[in-house]
Amino acid sequence: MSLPPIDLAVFHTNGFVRKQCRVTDLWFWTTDAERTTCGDTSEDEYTFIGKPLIDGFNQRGKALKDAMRASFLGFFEARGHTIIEPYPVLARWRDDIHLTIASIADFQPHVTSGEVEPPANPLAVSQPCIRLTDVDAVGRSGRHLTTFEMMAHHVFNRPDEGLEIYWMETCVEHCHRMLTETFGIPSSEITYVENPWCGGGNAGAAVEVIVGGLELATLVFMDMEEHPDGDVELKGDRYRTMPLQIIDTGYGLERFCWAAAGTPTIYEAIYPETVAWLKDLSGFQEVATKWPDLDLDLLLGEMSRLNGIMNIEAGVDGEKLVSLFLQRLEDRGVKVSSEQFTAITEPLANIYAIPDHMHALCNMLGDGLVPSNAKAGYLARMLARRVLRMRDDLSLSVSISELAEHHLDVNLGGHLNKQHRKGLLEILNLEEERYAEMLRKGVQVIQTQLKGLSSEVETIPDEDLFTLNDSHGLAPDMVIALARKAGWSSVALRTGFSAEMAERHARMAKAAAKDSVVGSPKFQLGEVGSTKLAYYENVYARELEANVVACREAGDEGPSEASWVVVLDQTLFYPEGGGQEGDRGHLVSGEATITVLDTQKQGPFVLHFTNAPVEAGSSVTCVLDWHRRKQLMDHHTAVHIVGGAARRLLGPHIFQAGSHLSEESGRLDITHFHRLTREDLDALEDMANEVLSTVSNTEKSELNRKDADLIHGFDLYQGGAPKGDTIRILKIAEHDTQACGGTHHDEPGQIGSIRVVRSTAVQDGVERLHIVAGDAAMAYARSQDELIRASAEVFGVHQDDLPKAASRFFKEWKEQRKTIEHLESEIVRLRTTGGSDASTTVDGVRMVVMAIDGDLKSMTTMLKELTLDVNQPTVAVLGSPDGGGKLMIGITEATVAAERYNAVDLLRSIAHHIKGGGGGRSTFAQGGGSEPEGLGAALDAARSILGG
RNA sequence: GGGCGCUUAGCUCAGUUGGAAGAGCGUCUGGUUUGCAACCAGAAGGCCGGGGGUUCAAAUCCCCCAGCGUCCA
Repeated sequence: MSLPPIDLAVFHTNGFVRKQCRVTDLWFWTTDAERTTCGDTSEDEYTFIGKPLIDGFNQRGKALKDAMRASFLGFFEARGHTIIEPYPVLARWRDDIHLTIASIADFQPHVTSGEVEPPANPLAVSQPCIRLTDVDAVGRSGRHLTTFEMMAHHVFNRPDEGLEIYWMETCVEHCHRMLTETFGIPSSEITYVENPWCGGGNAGAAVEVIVGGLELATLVFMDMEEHPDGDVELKGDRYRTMPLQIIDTGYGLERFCWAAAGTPTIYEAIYPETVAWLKDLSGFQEVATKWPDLDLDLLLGEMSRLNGIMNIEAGVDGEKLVSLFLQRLEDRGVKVSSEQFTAITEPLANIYAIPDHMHALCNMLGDGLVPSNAKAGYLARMLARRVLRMRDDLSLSVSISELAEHHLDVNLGGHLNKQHRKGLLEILNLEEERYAEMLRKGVQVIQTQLKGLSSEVETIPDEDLFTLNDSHGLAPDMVIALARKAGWSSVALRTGFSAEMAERHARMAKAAAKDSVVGSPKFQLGEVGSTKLAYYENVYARELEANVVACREAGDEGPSEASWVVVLDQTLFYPEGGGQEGDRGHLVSGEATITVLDTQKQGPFVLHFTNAPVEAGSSVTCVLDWHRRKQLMDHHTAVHIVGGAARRLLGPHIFQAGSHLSEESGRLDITHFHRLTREDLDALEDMANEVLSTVSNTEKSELNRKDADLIHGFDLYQGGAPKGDTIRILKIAEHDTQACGGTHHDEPGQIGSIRVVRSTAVQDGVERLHIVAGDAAMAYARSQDELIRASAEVFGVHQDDLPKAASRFFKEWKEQRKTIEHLESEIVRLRTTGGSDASTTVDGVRMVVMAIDGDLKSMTTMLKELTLDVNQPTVAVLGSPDGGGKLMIGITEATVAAERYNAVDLLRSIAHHIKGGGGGRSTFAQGGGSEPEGLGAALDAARSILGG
């Protein structure tokens, strides 16, 4: 079955009637008896352009957004909603998405699954979001944005527990009253469209709120989850009702602003100063006055109305769209040529897109993101490069950091969440340098790639364009521009190529998604309760009595030496997790001692992988491998301390990108935009060791997730998004606070000392710190000393003289190698010029057949000497027992010798004597074999063929 | 996370079907010039990223690893 009609009292009391749209077939509610479309179709133009539908907002830009947001939040606060602070645009609490794409993303997956309490209920928020899926349409469609604020009111109902705050009726009533009373929108301009929503495994009824042809909001009533036995079917999947019933709304702040401003595009409503500034900088007015006959205002006005009904999405073919636009404009009495249209809309699209992209970029970097060539960092780089390209297309003489400064001051009120202004500008300057570098290399790459192509060609082969784009970052239109400059003056981009490339990328992405389906086998342990994690109570306990709950064969799980798995009612063994390796040790039962080879966590159990079984129900003593545990704790706590130092010394963008703690060393990956120098590492090391001596205690606590977020923010989740409602927190004074389930020292001083050994690059934007602490630091220092001692001994010098000695020896070694080469060539010269007994002359051609001792290199040098002189035509055959036997034949080029003899044929006819083959040019052939004993026979054969 | 490309002299990069490691710039020496970001002659400077394989022979072909770059999730 499908969903029932959404038939609410609020519709009837306000004079709405239910109709079916003749274009989309969707059911909708309207007060307009004449209306036959739902409002959001290809026949519904924007009605608010030049005639604002929302009264009382005369501001523009940031002030307009601020006022609009305050009105929205105020409305819901007055109706019992708690206003919460927006979340970061980087979704650090989630591992499935990089960016916050909707307000509901704040509460996924923990709150929406029912595992974690919402921060307030009901609540209202204005959540900055970033969506990059439509990035190509930004600036062109008049309405698309990569970054926007989703204003929302959320309700989390649990009807099975008697918690029902409100549902459809109240929700729609709130919405309607706000639109009509707070914003003064006439009822006749509003349509409510019934359009069920599904996504991410959930679904529910939904109402789209259309005002003046623009979708201003969506109200989703999410009360179903995907299930094969569900009795509701939506878009091919089956759903059933779930216990948690959520109201998920989304009101587009920028669209409200647009409807209040009535500007030709949304960009003029929210970024007016920037649009004006860029128009000025780019000399846009000059373009406009180029054709005095053209009524620019009329054109732009008609265009923005058309934008409302033309479906401009990513991937739409550019040329087709232009011709369609021209046709529609002509229908409306606006005569414009394709050339004029492009000359006006292209720069305008860039002028509109730049502030949008800068807004997304500032928000992302402001949250501490570091640009990179992978993951979330790549998204920032992509935006930065788009801005730089648009800037170049517009011939603007501003740097991206100047654009950022303008944006920060004008559109963000100077506010960044985490990153400092200086850090933001430095990052962007680096990105601009990288971009310039890419372009510089691009010129070279294009020349190499197109070398075989005639300068007359009109198109570049598709494959070359794909390669240049995918491997070298050169977009097709850039390639064309650069190729024209480089001499291929008549090349142009083939019609439809860009669309084809997008299609090809989509296919590749689809294929990749198909391959990444994985499943891992899991233990079946049945219902045996859970393991109490006694190591949290006292991290220094080394022994503990416990009862054996279960004991099974290990099968394929765990280390290969482990044959059994033991589950205890409580344990001291820390299971592998959070980058920290599992504990090891022994289980003692009476006389018997078995070895714990590894420990892992599975659900509520700790699995002890052992070399022998123990009887279920018996009691055992856990005996920890204490040295290992101490070392793991040293490294783990040290990693937190070094991470905190990095954040304080290098900046707020430092975030943990991964870590690994073993007995021997610790490894910490941090996000940073520069390679680290030894001086940086020394500073980290100094600060880390200072913490050891100045901070007496670490604070460990457990917090409810909701409170943890509230008190500490999202920097807590350095180690990734934790699961569950309860979060363990480790706080090292004011130095570092993180959610971490590892084992840590109570007193930092117990670590002894910390060394940051070196740093390596993991990927662009991620730096790996190698750390040793405690006894491992001592062991490391000793091994370093030993390296130096042993090396000094080899040279026979004092340790202090080691660098000097090494460089001297290396220099001498190179010099001597050179000398040997010279001497060798001297020997060759002597042997070949002395009128050797190995040479005879046949009809004016000198025949040299010689056996020598030497490698390939000296043979070739010798051959070169022999056959260089055109006044002495020579056929030279050299043989050496080197390797499996080598033969080499040279013939003086451009002489009678070369006319009469072929080196390759000659070689082939004698090479079989050493069981080999060979080849080369007709005047120079070389070969080898596997039987050096046959060398004499081969040379004899050569003599007889040559008649020498 | 996936695809693709790159790694050769101090720097920027060529290197064709596997067969003698190259160019330009820079450096050094000598010459020339009132002078040089000029010209002429010459020289030095290379584990062709690392490891394995195929082959008589690998900078070149195949596999693995690393780093860099790039496009897409």
